Amino acid sequence: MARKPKFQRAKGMHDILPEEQKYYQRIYDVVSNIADFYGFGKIDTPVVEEIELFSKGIGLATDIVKKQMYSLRTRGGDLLGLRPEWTAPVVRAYIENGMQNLPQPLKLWYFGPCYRYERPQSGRYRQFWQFGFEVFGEQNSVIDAQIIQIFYNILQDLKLKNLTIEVNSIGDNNCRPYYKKLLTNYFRNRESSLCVSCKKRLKENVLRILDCKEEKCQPIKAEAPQTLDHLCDECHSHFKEVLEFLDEIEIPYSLNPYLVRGLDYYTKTVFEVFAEGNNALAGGGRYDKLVKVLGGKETPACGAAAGIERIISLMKSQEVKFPKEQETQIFLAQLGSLAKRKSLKLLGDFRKAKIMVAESFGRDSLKAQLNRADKIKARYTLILGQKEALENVVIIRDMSNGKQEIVKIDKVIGEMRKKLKK
RNA sequence: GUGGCCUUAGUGUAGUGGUUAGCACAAGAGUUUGUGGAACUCUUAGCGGGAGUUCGAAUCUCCUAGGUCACCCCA
Repeated sequence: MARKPKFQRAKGMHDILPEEQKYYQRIYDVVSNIADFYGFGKIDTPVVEEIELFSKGIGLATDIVKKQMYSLRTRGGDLLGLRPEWTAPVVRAYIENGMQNLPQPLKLWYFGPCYRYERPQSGRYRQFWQFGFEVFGEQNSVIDAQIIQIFYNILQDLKLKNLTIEVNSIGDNNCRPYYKKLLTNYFRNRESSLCVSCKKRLKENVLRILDCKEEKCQPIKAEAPQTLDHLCDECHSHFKEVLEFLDEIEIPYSLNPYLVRGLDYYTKTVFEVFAEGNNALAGGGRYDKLVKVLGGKETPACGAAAGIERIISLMKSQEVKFPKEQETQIFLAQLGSLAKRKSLKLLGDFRKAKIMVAESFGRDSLKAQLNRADKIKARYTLILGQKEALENVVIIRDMSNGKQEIVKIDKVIGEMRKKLKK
């Protein structure tokens, strides 16, 4: 019957089909390995949080909060939002679970979906997966470098090529207000030459003018005071140390004085990782004020997140190879009802012996079953027909040359184990 | 939020006012009865949805929903 799909996926959402799962799994494996090595503990938080957590944490003026958040009111009247990113929820969990009282620095990592209501385009979905790392309670610059190193290592382990890392420092509460004032003055004097959106930015978030791509803004940007020239002593030496660490661990980076990032909570170090294309694969930085802003005690912190779909699309375009899961090498074919019963048992025995065996019990013709065995590229097919079932034997067919031998049914597991070792 | 392009079986496509809507791959069944990879046969399966123009719409118009790309923003 022809049936049109009544439902389709919601805009910007995608199914992750079996073919696609291996990419998520691969990334998960690499990320969790590195997390273990560096002593990060995994955390999951609910996909919904009080909406205020995000407006406070990410910043009221940001696009993410202003227009990209999925929000809902519960029957009880609570105003909740689907997480658009992980940092604020992780900070909330850090505070709420009293993790300040654990040995610091406290290191957490995560892997899961986020939601933003945006027009979908290349590398952008409304539900997208992120993994990330956050370190709490350590203000030393070595952490900033280590976070960058971790992301670089992960992407390298995934065999991605042409990675570039851009870093910058946007100062802290000591020097940023002054710098912002300086910048505002500078741009205000040249307001008439700025593009439309930059005129808006001038009022709302001056820093963002710096990463405007509009051509007419470029010459003005080029002359603008740079954040690096106006850092306070502390921020300056912190950033210098970060760069020294990066040199030491031989991470290729470039300074991007225009890198400011769209979330309000960053202080000092910010960085983004790129490969091909304009979309950042990962981004992050230090956020020394956020824990306090969200109600905890003053706690320095640093972290970053990466977009999993973007990584996957790069893995595909760079044709990255990765270890495949073990393919099933044995197929079990059966013929007749007695044989089918014995096959079911035999299959279970193979499972207990931890040997992968495929079957197609729904098919009754031997031909169709062998066809199936061929499709999955089985090395051996075990044939259990009516005659064999009565005699308690099994035919082992070598699929590469068609040679067959007969073994006792209770010897077949041992026999196959031997054969697979060859 | 703005703009461009796109939408025909599961997938990839042909078809520009009248066709039984064609092809390829995939899937399923079979080609004399218990043996795969080839070939052949058959089967399943489609004009995203709605309205309009017209004697007649996959084809023209509008709306809508998705996809895609760019801006914006971000992972």
